[in-house]
Amino acid sequence: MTARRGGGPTMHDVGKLAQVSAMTVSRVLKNDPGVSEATRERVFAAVDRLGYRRNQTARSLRLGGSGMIGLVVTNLANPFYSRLALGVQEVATEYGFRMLLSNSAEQAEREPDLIDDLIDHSVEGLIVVPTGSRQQHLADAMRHVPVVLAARPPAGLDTDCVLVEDFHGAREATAGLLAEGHTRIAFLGNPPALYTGAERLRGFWAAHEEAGIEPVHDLIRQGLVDAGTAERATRELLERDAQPTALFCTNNRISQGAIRALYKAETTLPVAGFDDFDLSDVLGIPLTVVSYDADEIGRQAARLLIDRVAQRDAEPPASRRVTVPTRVIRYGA
Amino acid sequence: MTARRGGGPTMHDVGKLAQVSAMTVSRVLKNDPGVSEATRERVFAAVDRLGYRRNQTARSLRLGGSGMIGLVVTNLANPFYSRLALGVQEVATEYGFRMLLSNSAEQAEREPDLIDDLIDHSVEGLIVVPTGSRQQHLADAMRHVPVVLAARPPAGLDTDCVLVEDFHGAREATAGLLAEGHTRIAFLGNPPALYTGAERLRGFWAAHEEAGIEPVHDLIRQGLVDAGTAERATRELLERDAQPTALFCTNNRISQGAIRALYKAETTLPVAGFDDFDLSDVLGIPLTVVSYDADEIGRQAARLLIDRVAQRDAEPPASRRVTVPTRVIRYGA
DNA sequence: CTGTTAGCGCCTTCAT
DNA sequence: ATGAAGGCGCTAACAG
Repeated sequence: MTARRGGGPTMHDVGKLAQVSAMTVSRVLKNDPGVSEATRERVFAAVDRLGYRRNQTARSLRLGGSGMIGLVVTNLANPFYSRLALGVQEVATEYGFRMLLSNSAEQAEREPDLIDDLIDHSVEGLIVVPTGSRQQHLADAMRHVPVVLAARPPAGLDTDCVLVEDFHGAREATAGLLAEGHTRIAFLGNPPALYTGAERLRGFWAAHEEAGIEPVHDLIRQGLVDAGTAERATRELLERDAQPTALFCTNNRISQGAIRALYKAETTLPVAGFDDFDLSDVLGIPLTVVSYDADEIGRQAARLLIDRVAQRDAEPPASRRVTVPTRVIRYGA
Repeated sequence: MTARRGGGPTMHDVGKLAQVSAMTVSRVLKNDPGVSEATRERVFAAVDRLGYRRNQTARSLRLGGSGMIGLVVTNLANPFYSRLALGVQEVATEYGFRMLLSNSAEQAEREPDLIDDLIDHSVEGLIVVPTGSRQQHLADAMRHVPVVLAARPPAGLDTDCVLVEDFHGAREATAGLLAEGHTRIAFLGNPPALYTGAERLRGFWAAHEEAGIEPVHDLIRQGLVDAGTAERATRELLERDAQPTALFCTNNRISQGAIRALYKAETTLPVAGFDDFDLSDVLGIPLTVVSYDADEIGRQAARLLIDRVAQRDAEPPASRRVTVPTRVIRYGA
């Protein structure tokens, strides 16, 4: 009962049963070569018989590392983040780390607390998708453990990050709409203070310049934060005299809001948007998505982080920036 | 640099600066009443100045509990599980616990290892969505820590679980189709060995009986595991001479596969399915979903678990079963 | 090849 | 109101 609470067997117990010292048990469990085959077997037998398991908490204390890395995301319910988490966990497991997950629930002000909390639990490194534009708390965190950023670059911080080809993807998708002859494309964007928001707008803009077409300023909406705000913004655009002939959305939730507005208005307009999503292929509307492998962002971030954790005692490497490629996919009519 | 690695300040350091013993620092940080206001302030000042943070690993070792609970799910990429995780985390945070997340990536055989791993890391309790039908490893786990099951009931285990109204939801949705006059409804189900698969079939069946209509055996498909298998099964049904006139799907991925098959076949058939999903409201097909609050499953499971953790030293409570209600929603034509 | 010593950082117990 | 001693379970460093 309540085994791990003072109950469970210790190395000492195992040693007693196997007639060796706790130290030898430790060596056996660590695969230390300097142990005779005979004792080795006796120890394993004792371990089995007692159902002994090494206490990782004690190990962490002794060794100074917990074998855990922390991941901080804003919203696990968004498939982008859950896939990212899967990627992180895949690589973490591969290298013998566990993942401690924290969700800031879109509240930027909670992020510093969550990070402190993870550090208190002796995570050996952190992967963070920064919520706001201030990153002072990340600088603080870096005094304790390595930090790698995902999806957004460091601002005044010297560390690694993994980014998506935001600019390139937005430019390519926009160029597709322009090539079809659209000259009045609405831009439905997340807050411009976010790196992704700014970059994707830049790509939208660049595609226009390259096509020699002036973007229509009146059709640019920024600061959309979820499907609801995107739906309202879209509806508002559709009610104007000078309507757009196509829409560009900067993320999956915005695309979904826009599509919902079109559906309710019983209108069809070509839509292009960042992030692929479930059923994008069966909507039956002209839809272009900028797709990329969110798992891969997590995997790469975990690799960069674990590398830094492993090099902990060496000179920290120069900060690296990895980019995950995007691919434009066209669905529908 | 690398603070928490032998670097960071300890209680001793704080004590030295505040001119008290480490013990007094411990008392202050614990809000122990027996400390004078003067020293209290000096200690806090020292804490601030050094940026001291209590080492949770050492605490865990000393206190015998890690303040963490483990959650084991099969597939974080499925919104059902990510929402469940959010619910767990919400309640865990509320009670001062952290959540350690493990993903078995649909590989039932990995589940025991993941669970052992979590127990080795001194989680104080576990929430598990059991993958397979064997639960022996859960019985083993229960010898160490309390375990609460989510979405599936215990099989030969004496513990709490949180379930969805599987039977009721399936019956109600099926009854809706029958009321519309359908007599040839296909059943597209996940493996019958899973509790949800069996219950939802039972509901499907019960609705038929109540309507005095014989289910068409030829139209029952079970063992579908993802959108791909569901799509193939649906296509196969559509190619038969005796086609169904409506479809019932037992989960979100199966619904999506079925919808994809219908789309590609350029056919429309009324679809009813368990689990709501993004954009279900804009597909423009007659769609009924059995919706429920997946977050709530996580919240309830976390409450049951934390209750057991808190009562650890008392007689364990009789096993409880909580049910989360379903709601049938109709979309589309 | 194996054992002893010491201590990671904290907190419970007992003393002052 | 505060401190000293001891130990949670484990392992690095040093014997032998």
